[in-house]
Amino acid sequence: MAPPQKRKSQGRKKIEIKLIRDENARSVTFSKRRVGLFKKAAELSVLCGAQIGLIVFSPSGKAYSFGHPDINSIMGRFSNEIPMPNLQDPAHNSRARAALIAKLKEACDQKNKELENKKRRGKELEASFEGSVLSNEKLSRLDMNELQGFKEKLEKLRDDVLRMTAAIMSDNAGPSMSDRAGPSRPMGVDVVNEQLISDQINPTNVAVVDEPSRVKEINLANVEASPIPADWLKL
Amino acid sequence: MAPPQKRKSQGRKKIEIKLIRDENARSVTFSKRRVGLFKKAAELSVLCGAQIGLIVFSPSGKAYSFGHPDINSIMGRFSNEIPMPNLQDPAHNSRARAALIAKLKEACDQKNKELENKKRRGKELEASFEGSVLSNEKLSRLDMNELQGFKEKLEKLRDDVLRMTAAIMSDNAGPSMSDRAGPSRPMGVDVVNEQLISDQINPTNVAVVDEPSRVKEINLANVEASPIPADWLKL
DNA sequence: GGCGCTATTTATAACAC
DNA sequence: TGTGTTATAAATAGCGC
Repeated sequence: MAPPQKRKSQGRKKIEIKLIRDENARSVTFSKRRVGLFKKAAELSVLCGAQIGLIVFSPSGKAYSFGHPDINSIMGRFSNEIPMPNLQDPAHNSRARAALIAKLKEACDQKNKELENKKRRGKELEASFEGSVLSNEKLSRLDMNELQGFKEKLEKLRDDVLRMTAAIMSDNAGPSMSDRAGPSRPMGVDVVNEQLISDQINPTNVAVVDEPSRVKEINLANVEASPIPADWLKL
Repeated sequence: MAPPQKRKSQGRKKIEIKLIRDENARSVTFSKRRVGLFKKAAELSVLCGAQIGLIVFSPSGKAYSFGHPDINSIMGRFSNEIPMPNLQDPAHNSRARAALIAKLKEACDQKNKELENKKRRGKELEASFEGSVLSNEKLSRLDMNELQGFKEKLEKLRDDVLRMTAAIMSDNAGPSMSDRAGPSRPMGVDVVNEQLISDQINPTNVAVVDEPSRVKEINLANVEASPIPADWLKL
């Protein structure tokens, strides 16, 4: 028997989720976990076709971001989430509306591009379908997937529109989407959801807007009743 | 020897990172991985004191977010380059806006219904496709047409929204032909974008806001045709 | 849509380059 | 900070309730 060779490492050990004191170890962990986090985000977006925006600032100030389809559109979409009613700020109403509308157009434009691409691809598919004999089960199924995704894209567009519409409506009802000035805290709105994580965290109740606006069937009632705290959008 | 008891599950299996076809499995995976992702994000922010912003839109349109210290500051810090079109802050014509919105809502509602039907039919098609051997050329082509029409419907929706948006825009940007008054002109605003939806409208030169932010062709011809209860929006 | 269970697959803490 | 290795902690796919 060969002598038990020395372990090169003790392997992974359990750690507490709290700020890592050792600065060096901290940056190492940051690097590794950052990669892992982005990977997870990417996987989720692919597996479920979800739109994701992720921004990470390293302790040293460097910024990393991930976005699907792209970070900006995600952020734009996020900012467009329905502002909850019960916020007063008539002064910003118009400007807010303008901002909202600008974003709406932006979103539409982008969706339009995506649609254009899909359309093209769809035609190509159709064409190749016309001109070839490879219309066997396999290919057909493939087309179905393409189209399914396409359909989902479109449904997303619809949802976006509904969302935006709702936003305009609630804007109409009172609130405003203030300008995107700084990370300042707006006015004395209820800070119900002032979710902070500070230095120790309880993953269970952390900054997780869990049941955000869901405007289906363009039911305006839902918009009003949406559980979003709204202050997180700095109105 | 006891007989090998039945495994309650085969345990985890490796999966490819690609859109999960089965809608049900997809949403299950989404839920699980979403939680995992947020947890990882929270851990990273705590372990390394990093600022993190994470936004996830579920395939069904729900939004979830996580932020440390808070999503707003992260976004604010990150999006200092996203310019906002600067529009004036005029008095707005709420009545006109209400009309537009009502119209918009109406359109969305209808489109929504149509889409719902399409969706249902799409599923039926998919189902029969899965379960039968008739996945032949004909059927595939049918799907294509279905979706093509579907897409056009949506593009129309989009255009409608653009139109409406433009209307609101001009309302916003200028002389909000105050309510039912007369051809009054609040201030010396550019009359180019003059437009109104209230009592009478001139479809030809209306709501053409084509500079501030490339709004395609606008035709408000049918915008004002809506009666709207005017109070369902509590203006 | 969430919760629990189990068998595996992944992610990684600790170390070394 | 990026890489690579090892042993172990976590996450999670497939299923059931």
